[in-house]
Amino acid sequence: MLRLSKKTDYGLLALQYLATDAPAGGASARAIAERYGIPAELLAKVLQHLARLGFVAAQKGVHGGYHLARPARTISLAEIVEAIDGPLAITACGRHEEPCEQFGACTVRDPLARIKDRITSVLQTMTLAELTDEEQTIPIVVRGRGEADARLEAR
Amino acid sequence: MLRLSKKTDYGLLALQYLATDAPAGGASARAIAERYGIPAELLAKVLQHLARLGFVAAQKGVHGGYHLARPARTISLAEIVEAIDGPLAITACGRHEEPCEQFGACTVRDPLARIKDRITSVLQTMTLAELTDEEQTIPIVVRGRGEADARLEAR
DNA sequence: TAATATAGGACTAATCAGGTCGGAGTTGGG
DNA sequence: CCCAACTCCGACCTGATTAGTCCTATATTA
Repeated sequence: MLRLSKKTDYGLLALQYLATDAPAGGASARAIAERYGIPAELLAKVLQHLARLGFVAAQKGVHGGYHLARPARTISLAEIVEAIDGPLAITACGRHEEPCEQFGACTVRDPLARIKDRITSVLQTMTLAELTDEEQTIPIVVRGRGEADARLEAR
Repeated sequence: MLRLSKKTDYGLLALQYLATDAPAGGASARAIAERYGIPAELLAKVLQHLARLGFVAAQKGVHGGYHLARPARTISLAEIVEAIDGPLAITACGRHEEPCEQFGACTVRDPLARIKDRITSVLQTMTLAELTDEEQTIPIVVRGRGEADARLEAR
């Protein structure tokens, strides 16, 4: 269904919280989890993973917790999604490796790759900082051919 | 991982084939499956589903098979994906139903909904007919703010 | 030293995609 | 007219992926 995993959802929530609402010293995984009503131990894992990859910095001990290790406006959603869910791909057959077995006859590979690129660029263009902004005035302009356009404009 | 299911892959292949390469009278599920080296019975199921939804028409019997029931240029990829994979949603919490339980505190819902809309519009803009076209000159123009843009342009 | 925090592995449970099986309808040859 | 081949049809099963839990180790502070 073209869905992000829940881990990614949780990761986005936590990062967005750390980027805006969190107290200066950061926040513990447990505190964030309680704030949003999500499983603490699962969020902890996600944050550990994000810490290993350099998105957040961890502080052990009694008043420890996590805080952002990079400015929110330098972190794209694509990075976050890839960090948690792995490299984002629309189709099962990854671009180069796994030559898709008998799919030498595959006639939709290239068009789908283009679709993937466009979706990727949507995610690359939005940063963690923008995730909170109310005023989202970014229009999407896509020029296509065929009758589907008319349907799109009619909405 | 933001992935389409294999069913959708198979469905796209089959529809694209029916739209362009198939003989006039249509083609059987088995024939298409052999053409692309995919499980015949699985593709059959996908085609059955597409038949119920009016994308293709089925003809039983000895020289039966499927043929497109609508012009290829009136079928958007979004329609196909939704038909097979279900309503496309980025997050687990569907827009209106399932108020996300304790996610009244969810601060990323609206931004993610916008992301979803953009991805949806990418899929809505491309039709089955365009899936085959070689000359794909559709540029994507997205204006954003913040430093992520610079990174994007640098590619 | 006791309490609290992250680190990280192993384990279980649930969900879903992928694949399979038998049945029902349609056509065409004998 | 009837049988056999071919096709669609719909329910079932299974295995992989995901979500979530548990336990232990390590570090830090009061």
